[in-house]
Amino acid sequence: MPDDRRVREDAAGNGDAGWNDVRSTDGDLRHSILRGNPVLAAYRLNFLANFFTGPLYKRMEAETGITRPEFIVMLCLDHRPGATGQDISAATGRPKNSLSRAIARLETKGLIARTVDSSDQRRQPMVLTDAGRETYRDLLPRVVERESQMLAPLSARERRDLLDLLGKMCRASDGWAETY
Amino acid sequence: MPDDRRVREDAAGNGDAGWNDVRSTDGDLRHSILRGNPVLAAYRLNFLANFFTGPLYKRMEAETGITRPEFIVMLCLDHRPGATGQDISAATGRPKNSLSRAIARLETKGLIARTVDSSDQRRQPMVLTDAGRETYRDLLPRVVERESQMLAPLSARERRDLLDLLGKMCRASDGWAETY
DNA sequence: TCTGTCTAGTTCCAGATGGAACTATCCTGC
DNA sequence: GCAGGATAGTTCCATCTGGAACTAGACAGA
Repeated sequence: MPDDRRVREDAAGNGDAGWNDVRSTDGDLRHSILRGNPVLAAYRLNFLANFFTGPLYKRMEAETGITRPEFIVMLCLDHRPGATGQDISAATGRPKNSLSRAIARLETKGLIARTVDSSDQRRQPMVLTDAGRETYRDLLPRVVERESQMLAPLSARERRDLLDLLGKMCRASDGWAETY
Repeated sequence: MPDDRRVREDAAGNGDAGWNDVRSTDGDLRHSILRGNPVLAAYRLNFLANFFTGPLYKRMEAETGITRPEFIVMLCLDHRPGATGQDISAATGRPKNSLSRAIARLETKGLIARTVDSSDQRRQPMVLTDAGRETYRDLLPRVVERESQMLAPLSARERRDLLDLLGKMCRASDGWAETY
């Protein structure tokens, strides 16, 4: 039973009650790796992000023509009208040239409006147009809906805890995100 | 103060003590969005995954020539010697053609050995070679190290809680990951 | 006010990506 | 044992990606 060689839940101080009785799905590599690998937190985090994000954006693009970087730009602009490409790049870690293309497409579609900052003509503050705001409002429910699918197994209390823990890690990200 | 329009921590039932006094970084879009957007859990999850994974694999590839999909294959094979491309694709959600290429590269590099399943000649069970195991053992510490940077702000107790919560969500992923 | 340096945004290009078509093998029912 | 359908893996190709070079504007110091 080669799988179990490396299960180190105990070594990681990880109780994780409930995993072990899923042993019936022993042939299932997915759950087996989720249960026992050397970087459990990182693996699970990436697993959730991938399985959440991948299908969501794939479907969004197929149905609405809005791509992932485009949606990210819209999210940022809804949150902070007048943000520049540079702001969004720094906030999200996406390279500025990818964003530049997404921004150009959004402008072509009439979903955002770009201006030139009169006090610094290099900067191009953007806002959502009315059409852009409407599109965003159409898109958002599907993302919210999917997030709640992902959170479904957690109680209200557990969701609060999760947000708290993730928040704590994000807040500290300045220390390790850039300087690696 | 356009930022604060959508801060709905309370609506989300999210206490998140400590965020609000970071208001000094008001100009910082990154933290501002992390604090208040309509899909807090999903956003934070993706934020961590991206900022964790991106730089890690970028550096790994630059320094060792091992790419992200290649590392994923090695992780799977270390966990379960004899896994096939199909197994890995199903477990990780990566498309099988990307994996096919990664597998071919790993074989060229002499890091894995492929056989043909005699009872089903379509299947190609793989194992890490000695060189592959050694490379994997060299690579792993850097990933573990980076994971602990990410987890640094959490106490031992909080890490256990986080693993538990993520585990719960992953375990339920069959319900929403594929069928979207 | 010129010069060197910095920054915002764009363009270029080599390489990666993933959907779809393809090949080879396996399995099921007739 | 053969036809139809499924499955593992590969190949093709249009598209995406992100590093690096580039353009244009800002700014500091001599």
